[in-house]
Amino acid sequence: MTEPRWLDENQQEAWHGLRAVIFRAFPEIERTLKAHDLLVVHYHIFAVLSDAPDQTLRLSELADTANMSQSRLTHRLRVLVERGEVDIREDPDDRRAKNATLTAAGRERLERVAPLHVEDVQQLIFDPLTPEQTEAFADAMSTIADHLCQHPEFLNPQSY
Amino acid sequence: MTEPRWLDENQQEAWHGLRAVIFRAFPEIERTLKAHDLLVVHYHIFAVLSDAPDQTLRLSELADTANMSQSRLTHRLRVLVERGEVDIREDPDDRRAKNATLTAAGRERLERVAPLHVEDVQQLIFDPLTPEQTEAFADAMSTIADHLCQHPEFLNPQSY
DNA sequence: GCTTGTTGATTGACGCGTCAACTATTAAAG
DNA sequence: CTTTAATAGTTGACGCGTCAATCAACAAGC
Repeated sequence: MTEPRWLDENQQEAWHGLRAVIFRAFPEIERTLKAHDLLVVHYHIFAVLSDAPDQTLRLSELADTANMSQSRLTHRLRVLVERGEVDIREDPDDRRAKNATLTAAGRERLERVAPLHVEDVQQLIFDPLTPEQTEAFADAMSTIADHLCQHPEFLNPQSY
Repeated sequence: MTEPRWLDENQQEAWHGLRAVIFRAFPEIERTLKAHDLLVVHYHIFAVLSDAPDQTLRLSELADTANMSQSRLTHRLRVLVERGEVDIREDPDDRRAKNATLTAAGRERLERVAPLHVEDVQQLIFDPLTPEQTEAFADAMSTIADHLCQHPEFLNPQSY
């Protein structure tokens, strides 16, 4: 067995910071949304649907775009459908598939919480950064994200 | 009410990428550890203790350093203590406090899984980045992390 | 030396996410 | 055609994390 690829100093610093963001900032963001009866997952569902043509997306694409597993999507979607904030219809072309649509009520809720949510993100993530740092940060993150999305099997480990 | 501070293009890119990392890379990292009967939380407990003088830390400091709430620490520590990988002793100076120590068995387990863990981190996070990107990434992340750690109440929302 | 408040840690209930198993539909192989 | 595999989505059990409530020990105010 070959020598492990230990993290160098920069990598350690980055990894350490990333863990702080994940374990400190993210839960804080969740709390704000929970106070308005939403999970982050719900918010992402809203946000993705709201950007989709006709506010509609096939469930599997929705799950992928919102970075969650299909079963997680099914579970979380239940509440939103019950509340009438998302509509689900079977696809006429492929009878295995279903399409989710953001309803007017869903859009209203999104617009109501979005300002609070972005304010959290600004305060917790971006406020301490200079514009140059933000740009470099965006560059690195999107590079990593692109790389991750080339391995969609991560989201549904069932398949590998 | 004033206009929300919407995310600009760079911020959106960064935030989008960050979500991908949190929802794709992190669960994948957890899977590797779970295959060895550890949660990421457990691993962090090990890692932090292993860097502490005498491999020992007061529980509240351990929780803070490892970015978790005290109750979460208590819950996760149970298994490690049962397995004899962490030792807990009452502090003689302050009888409210307790100290956690990494045992030989705990250190062994850490050394066994550490190579697998860092390989995951390298593949999922750092492999696609150039050294310059990594440096900028580290800079941004540590700035954010420093800022977050100035608000320790985030970890224990009980207190505010 | 009481009272009040704060700090350190634990507990149990509850809700969420993961995983494996499952049904149904479509596509590919032979 | 029939068989087999792959795709789309759902379900329920189980384990983890959050939160509020709790207890014990120390600190401060008077």
